[in-house]
Amino acid sequence: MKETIPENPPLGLLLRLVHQHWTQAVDNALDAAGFGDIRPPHANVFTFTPAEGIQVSELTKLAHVRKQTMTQAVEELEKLGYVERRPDPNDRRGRLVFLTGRGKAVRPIASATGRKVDERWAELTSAEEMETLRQALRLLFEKVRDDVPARPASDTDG
Amino acid sequence: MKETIPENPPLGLLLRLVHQHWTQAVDNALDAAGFGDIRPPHANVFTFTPAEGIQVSELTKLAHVRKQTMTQAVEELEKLGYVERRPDPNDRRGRLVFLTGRGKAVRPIASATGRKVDERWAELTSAEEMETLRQALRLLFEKVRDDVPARPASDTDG
DNA sequence: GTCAGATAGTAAGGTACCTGTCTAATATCA
DNA sequence: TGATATTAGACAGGTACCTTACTATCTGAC
Repeated sequence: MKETIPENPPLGLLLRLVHQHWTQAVDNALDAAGFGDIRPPHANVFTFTPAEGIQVSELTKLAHVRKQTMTQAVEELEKLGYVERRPDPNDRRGRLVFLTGRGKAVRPIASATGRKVDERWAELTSAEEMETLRQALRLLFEKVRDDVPARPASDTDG
Repeated sequence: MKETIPENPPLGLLLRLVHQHWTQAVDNALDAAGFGDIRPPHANVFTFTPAEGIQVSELTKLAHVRKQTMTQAVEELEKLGYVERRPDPNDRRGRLVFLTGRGKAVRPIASATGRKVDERWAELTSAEEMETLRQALRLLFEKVRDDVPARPASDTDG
């Protein structure tokens, strides 16, 4: 069945459907590149981990996910041999995440999948159309994030 | 911490953040209306259930979620006393979902929360801006949904 | 009339997020 | 310097989606 959508769909439905497609497209791109063991949440780690290492807490801020989500992504990549964690010499509470040799080899592909999906979608519509969408989403997010707190801040969390 | 986003964020990040805000805003609106026991996925049931009853399969097509997701929403609303299920007289495989008296009383509020969030967001930006976004998402979805199947169709599922 | 294939619903299980609470280590400042 | 607040990370648990696999029933082609 073709996923027909009503004439004037609730915004939430559109956001959900497009976001689902995006996630799936990234997953497909990773598979196509031969990295079936890397899933979308892992891509953030490749994108944001610098050579000097980085704490999980920092990664959560860059990727805008919660600590447990990022911790899990890092743990999985550690098991797969793409990253390793070592104590932070400057902060005994923390551990630094580093890419392994294998991780460094994968990084250009893994961190580029998001961009590739963007490019493919620009082919299907147009670069202008994608830019319009991106700007509309950015503007909306800037405006609404300060409205009656959308997600009440946790006490203990970022 | 203010959720600052990079200058040129991946589209997936924007989609996720805005969608999360939307869901949370609907949840807040339901709470504010005094229906803390109704959560966003339930709203679809109120929106799409007609007086003559409807099968869960039909609801899944209207709301664009999978059978189990909708089944769960209906089961929860049944426990809460908002809907009831009766055998479909025309199809012994199926059961029809009906709103109870209580469900009918709630419907106008529950099914309107999505629209209310849309309106609030239009106040925060502008009606034109929201329409631009909606059209951009619609256009994109129409174009990409036929590209290399985003979610390979299941054998057994709609 | 029978039988292949579609469809309604159920069940079991997975993913990517989220929350709250807790411990250890660090930073602050009266 | 000692009380207090903050931060890093671990752990337990929840939500809203998803998939695959199964049974019962219906439908349409022969």
